[in-house]
Amino acid sequence: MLSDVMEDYLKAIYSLQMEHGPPVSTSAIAEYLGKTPPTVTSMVGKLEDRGLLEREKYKGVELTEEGETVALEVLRHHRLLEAYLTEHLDYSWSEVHEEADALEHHISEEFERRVAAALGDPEVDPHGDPIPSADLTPPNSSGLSTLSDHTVGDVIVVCRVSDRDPEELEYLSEAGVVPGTTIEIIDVAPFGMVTVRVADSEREQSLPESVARTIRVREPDESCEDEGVSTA
Amino acid sequence: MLSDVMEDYLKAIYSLQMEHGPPVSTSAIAEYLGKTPPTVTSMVGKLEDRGLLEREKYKGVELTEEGETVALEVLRHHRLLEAYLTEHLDYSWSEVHEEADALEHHISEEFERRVAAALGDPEVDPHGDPIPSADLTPPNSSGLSTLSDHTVGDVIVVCRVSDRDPEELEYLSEAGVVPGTTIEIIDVAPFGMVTVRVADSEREQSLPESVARTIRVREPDESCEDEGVSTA
DNA sequence: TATTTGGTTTAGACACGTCTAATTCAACCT
DNA sequence: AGGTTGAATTAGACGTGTCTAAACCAAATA
Repeated sequence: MLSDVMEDYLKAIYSLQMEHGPPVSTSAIAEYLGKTPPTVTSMVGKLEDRGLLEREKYKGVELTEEGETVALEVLRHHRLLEAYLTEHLDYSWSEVHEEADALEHHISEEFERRVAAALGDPEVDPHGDPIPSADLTPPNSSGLSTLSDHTVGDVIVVCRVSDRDPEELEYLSEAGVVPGTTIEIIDVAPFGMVTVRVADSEREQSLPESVARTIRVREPDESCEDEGVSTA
Repeated sequence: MLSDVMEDYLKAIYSLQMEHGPPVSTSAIAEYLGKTPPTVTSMVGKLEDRGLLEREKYKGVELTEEGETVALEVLRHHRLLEAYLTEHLDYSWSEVHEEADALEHHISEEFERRVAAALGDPEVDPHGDPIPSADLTPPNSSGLSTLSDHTVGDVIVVCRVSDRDPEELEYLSEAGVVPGTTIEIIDVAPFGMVTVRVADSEREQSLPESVARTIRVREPDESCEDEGVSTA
């Protein structure tokens, strides 16, 4: 049986692998999880012993297929919970992450099935992140561009935002920058600061490059799987 | 911050206190939680240090007000979850206990509020157990009699069954002995074996004394708070 | 090539929750 | 009252996950 902590490591490594590809460094994991590097080295050793990842000393780490499957299972739990909480328990977009983090390790397979059924087997969570399917095959990491790939005058639709930082999420939520909204890029200042106009509202919002980089967008005529669950 | 484990001890002690009153012995706690007595002694020491219970060496243990409040908080979580799972996620009566045990330590206050709201602030869970109110004042341990207090010919209504043993629960569920059903006592055999007829169905069921003792009942004309959430 | 530097790992410690084996206590029974 | 007995506690150990401090490696620099 894997501990909650091990599951957290696998999830973290999976995310980091998605973002920057393998190998994933000790310090990156430490940073992501708020642990010290020696702690990570030690844990990574145990995960390697269990065949959940491969490690090259002083280089980094890469999940095995088995490790990836575990990560996807946890991720599925997490995103189903996020979707359920917004759909059925009236949570707002920016509140769900913490709750899902706490619950994701403790739900049964039965619970997972029933929640998925209650939601009609959704494909994305409220932030637009794809929900791994029940068979835990790796979701195709869609070729969506990011907001910072675009330039002044572009009109695009938000598909997906990062759920990592609650404050950032709160800010985007306020700003109306949520999956499904159409935005126009008004200005790109030095250091990548992007100013956008949100369709329908007259409002303009400026976003630092660090945020713009995490917002996935599409052309207005394309479609990304789905548009995320609606929310208050 | 209290650990999950500590919460489990407090919940266990609370239950044992309800059943047999204080003081609660080391071995009773050990038995209830499936731990060894030395483990319990050690944990009980820590709980005492935190002011959650009072201990008299070689005698036993009794929760302080603070300890009881914690226990009630966990119990509230547990029973709200049980109610929610049967009401909104289609769980059956006998399946909810384990799931609630796993989740009860990990839900936020916010989650508790929203679940309670979604259920309309119920007063009992699907087994008929009273749900502690949000202010965590001790629920009045109602003066319900048990099935084994009654005798042949008595016609009574089931209010509450124990949720401790999944098999027992499954059996009672099959038998139709659930909160709200009216039963008539047909026979009381030696060793307290009780045979009852379930109203509406022609079926007769025999229950060992150990089970009969845990079933709370009322006279048909009285009312106990509520009758538990309906279920499949 | 030698050195510096920054990230990684090893070494060693600690808190937690658990166990088994040994001891101690208290209550009961001659 | 003295001895027996069963429960409770102490003693000591272990696994897990974490830390700090020290040693180490490898990549970039001079």
